[in-house]
Amino acid sequence: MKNRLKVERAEQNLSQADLADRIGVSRQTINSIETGRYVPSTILSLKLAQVFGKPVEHIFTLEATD
Amino acid sequence: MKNRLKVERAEQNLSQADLADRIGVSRQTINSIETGRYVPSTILSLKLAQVFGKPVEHIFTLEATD
DNA sequence: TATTTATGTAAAATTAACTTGACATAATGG
DNA sequence: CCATTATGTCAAGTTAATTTTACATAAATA
Repeated sequence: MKNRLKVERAEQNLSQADLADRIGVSRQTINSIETGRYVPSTILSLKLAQVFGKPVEHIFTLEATD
Repeated sequence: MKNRLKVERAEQNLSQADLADRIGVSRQTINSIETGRYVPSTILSLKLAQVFGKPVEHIFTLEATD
């Protein structure tokens, strides 16, 4: 699964820590999702989508291998 | 988090087992998501959304307590 | 230069997702 | 009736998500 978190954060000028605070997870969780170390829960991706005002599908996309 | 899986399945006339086969998880996994026993991964919700041809947000919605 | 901010990562611990196998029940079709 | 299908759930096991603590490094800034 690919993600656009880094780009979306840049557009909103949010640090990983800022974003983590907004959705109530640790900074490392955001970093790990962003760098593809693990897949967030649907609750998390809905919250992230909400923060950026965009659909989940815009931020996370399945790849061929999924 | 609420979900509309039961309704979406009914519209497509899919059993829990059918749906499970389509996205490559066990029947119990679908049942557990549907009955709210656990929250699916984002990969799973993207696949479910894909099967029903609707956005993730249409199928899963955050509640006040999330 | 010293310090603060942002990021990446790692290890240990806990919780949650998911699987397999199994059993129960209700509804339906032969 | 009997068999099948659909659903709900449970228990045990494995894997993955998430937290906390911690350390390293690069960039920005006082």
